[in-house]
Amino acid sequence: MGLQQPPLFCITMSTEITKIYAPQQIEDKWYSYWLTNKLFKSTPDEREPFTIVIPPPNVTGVLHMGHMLNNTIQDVLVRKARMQGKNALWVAGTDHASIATEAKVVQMLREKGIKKSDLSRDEFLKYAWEWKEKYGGIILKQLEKLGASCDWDRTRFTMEPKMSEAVINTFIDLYNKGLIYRELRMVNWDPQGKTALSDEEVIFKDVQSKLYFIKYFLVDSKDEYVTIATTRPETILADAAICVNPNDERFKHLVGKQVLVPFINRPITIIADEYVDMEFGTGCLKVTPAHDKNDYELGKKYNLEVIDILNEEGFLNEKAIDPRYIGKDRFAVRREIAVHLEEAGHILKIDEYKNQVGTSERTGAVIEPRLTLQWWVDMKKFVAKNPQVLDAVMNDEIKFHPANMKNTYKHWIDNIKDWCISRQLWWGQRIPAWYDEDGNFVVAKTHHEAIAQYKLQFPNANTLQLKQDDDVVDTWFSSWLWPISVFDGFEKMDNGKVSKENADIKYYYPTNDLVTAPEIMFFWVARMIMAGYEWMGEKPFKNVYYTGIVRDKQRRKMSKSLGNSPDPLDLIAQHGADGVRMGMLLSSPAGNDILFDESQVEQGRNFANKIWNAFRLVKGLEVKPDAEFDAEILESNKISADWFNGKLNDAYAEISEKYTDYKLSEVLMSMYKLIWDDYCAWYLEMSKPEYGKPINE
RNA sequence: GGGAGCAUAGCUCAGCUGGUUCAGAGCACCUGCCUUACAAGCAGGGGGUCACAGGUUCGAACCCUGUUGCUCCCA
Repeated sequence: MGLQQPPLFCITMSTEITKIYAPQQIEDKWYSYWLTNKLFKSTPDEREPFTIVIPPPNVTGVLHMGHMLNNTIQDVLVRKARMQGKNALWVAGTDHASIATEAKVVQMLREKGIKKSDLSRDEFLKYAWEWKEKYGGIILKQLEKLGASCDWDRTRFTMEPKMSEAVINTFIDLYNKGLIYRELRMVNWDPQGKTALSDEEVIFKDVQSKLYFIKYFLVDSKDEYVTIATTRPETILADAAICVNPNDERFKHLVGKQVLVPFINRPITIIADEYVDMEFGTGCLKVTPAHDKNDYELGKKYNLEVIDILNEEGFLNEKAIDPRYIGKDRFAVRREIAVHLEEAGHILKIDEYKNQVGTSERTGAVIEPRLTLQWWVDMKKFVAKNPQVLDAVMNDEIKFHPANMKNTYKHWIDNIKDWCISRQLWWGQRIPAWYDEDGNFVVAKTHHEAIAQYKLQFPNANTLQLKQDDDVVDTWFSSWLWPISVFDGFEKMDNGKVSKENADIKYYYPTNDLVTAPEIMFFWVARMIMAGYEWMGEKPFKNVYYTGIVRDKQRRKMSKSLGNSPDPLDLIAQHGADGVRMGMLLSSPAGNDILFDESQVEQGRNFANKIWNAFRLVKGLEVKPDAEFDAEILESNKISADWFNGKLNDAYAEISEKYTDYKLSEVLMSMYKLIWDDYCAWYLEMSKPEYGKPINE
C-alpha cells in the first residue's frame, strides 16, 4: 500500500459537485452499475474462492433491523474478499418457512371468509404459492436497497423443485441408514397451528398462575382424602393414578388404596415411586399420562391408562366425561372447573404461583404435550456416527466468533434429543412414506417406487393402492441442507454421500463465513454442521459469526408489537444505506447486542459526507505537471505524503489484524480515524494550497 | 434448578500473558468560530476510587475469594 509521488496542483474549484452528499442518487446509480456490469457474479475459476450463503429470510417477512445488521456484516466480509482478489460469491435466497407461512396464509384466507378445512390440499397450496409469489420477492428487493452484493443469478428458494428433491432424497437416505424412524411419542403440540413442534420451537415464558390444592376422597370414605397440587385443574379429568414417594411417612399407609377423581368418580390407585418430590406441593402427585411428559413416562412404567381428553385444537372431548366441559376450550374449562371444585368443597386452598409455560415460537399458543405418531431423526446416533460435529467446533476447525458460544454448542450436543421432523401442515415437502390400509409403510420417492418396494417388503399383501403421508417435514429439515443444496450437491449421490461431481460444489464448498443470530444456533448452525459431515464428509463453513440482537436505547428488543423498530427503508431514504450500515456496525462487536440509536446513523451519514467533501476538494485540484514549483513546497509536500503513507500502513496492519478476529466495529473505527483525522484533517490540510494563491508563486 | 457471561467517562465499548501508548476511543457535553472541501464543519476544553469488600504481589482495571446488580442460553 502507498501513495506515489505527492501530487502537484493548484486549486480550481468545481461548482458541479454538491456541497452536501446526496446518497440516494449516488447509491442507486452505483448499484445499477454494479448489476449491469455483473460485478457480483461468480463462476468457478482458478482464483481462491470465498463463499457466503445467506441465512435465507422467510418469505413471510419484510426487512427488519436484524436483517440490516446481519446482511451488512455479510456484505462487508464478501466485499473485502472481492477486493482482495478472491473469487467472492454471496448466495442469496429465501426460505419457505413452513409453519410461519402457513399460519399467515390461513389468516389471510380467514379474512376472506375461507376456512382451511374447507379446502383441499391442492387448493390450499395454490393460495400458498400465490402468497409466496407476491411477498417472496419483496425482501430480496429490500436487500438490494441495502447494497447487498449477492450474485442474484443464483438466488434460490427452499421449496423450489430441485431443493425439495434434495429434501426427499436426504429423507430417504437417512431412513435407509436407520437415522430416521417413526414412533408414537409425547410431542409438543401447538393447538393453534394444529401441528407437532420440535423442542427448539417451544419458547418458555414466565407466567403468574394459580396452584390449586385439590382433595381426592378415598373410595368408601366420606372424610379421608389426599390433596394434590396442580396448575392445570382441568387435567384431573384425565388422571390415571396418584403417586407418592415410597419413603414418605405421611402417605405410606395409603399406598395401594384408591381415591375418586372429583365429579367423574373414576377410581384411581395410589402408587409409590421415587420420582415424586416430597417437598413440592403436598407430596402427592396426580398422574396424567396423556397430558404431561413425565407423567407419561411414569404411566408407561406402571402400565397406566392414557386418557387423552383434548382434541387437536385444545378443546375437551368426550373422554372428559363430564358434559359441562366437553366441547370447551382448555382455558375456559380451567376457570370453570376451579369454580365447580370450590363449590363442591374439593379445594383446600389456592396459592399464587410463578411458573413457566411452553409456547409456540410461531403462533404463540400454549403448547400441550400430546401423544402422537411422528417422524424423528435419531440425533444421538447421528452425532455418534459423525463425531466431528462436536470436535470440529471444539478444536476451532469451525471457528465461532465470539468463541464462548462453543460452550453453549457443546452443551446442546452433549444433551442432544431426537428431532421431531414431521409437521401436520401442507406447506412444505411432503414426507415420502406410503401406507397401506393397515398402517404398514415403505419409504420411497414416488408412488410407483413405493409399490415396487412394498411388494418386496410385504409379499403376501395384495394392496395396489398406497397412500402418501399427509404430513410435511420441518422447515429446518430443508434449511440444514442449504450450504450444499444451493450448489445442487444432492443431485448426484453415491452410497449415502454427495458425489461432488458438479463444479460448483467442488469449488465453493466448504463455504467461508456464516453470519447468523445466536438464537438459531441449534435450529440451524448445529444441524448444518451435522448435514455437512454426513453428506459431504466435511464442514459446511470455516467461521461462524454470531451477531447480537438489535435493541432500542432502553435495551428493549425491537419488535413490531412494541413499535420501537424503525423501518429500515425509511432510514435508508433519510440517511443513505451507507449511513445506516455504518450506524449499525459502529456499536456491534460480535456477539454483543446492538443498542440502536439513530444518532449513530447520523454519524455514519456525516462520515459519508466527509468522504464526499474530501473527494470534492481533491477533484477541484488541478494537476499541472509542467508548472515550476518552489523547492520548499515540493519538500513539504513530500514530507506530508511520507507521513500519510506511514499512517496508511499502520492502519492497514491494524485493520488486517482486527479483521482476522472479526472485530468489525473496531475495523470501522480505524478506518474512520484514518480518513477523518489523518487523511482529511492532516494530510489534505497540509498539502492543499492556499485559496487563490497559485502554488508556485 | 443447570450453564455461560457482564459490571471501566453521561452513552456504547477497547484495554492480550499483572509493569511507558494505563487509565483510552468514538459519540454526547461545554467554550469559541458561518475561516472558499465539509456548521453533516473547524479550533480548544472538562469529565472515571476501573461495581463493592477483602486477598496475592515490590507493583492489580487485569490474578484469587466473597458480596451486590444485570444479561443470555438450557430444563
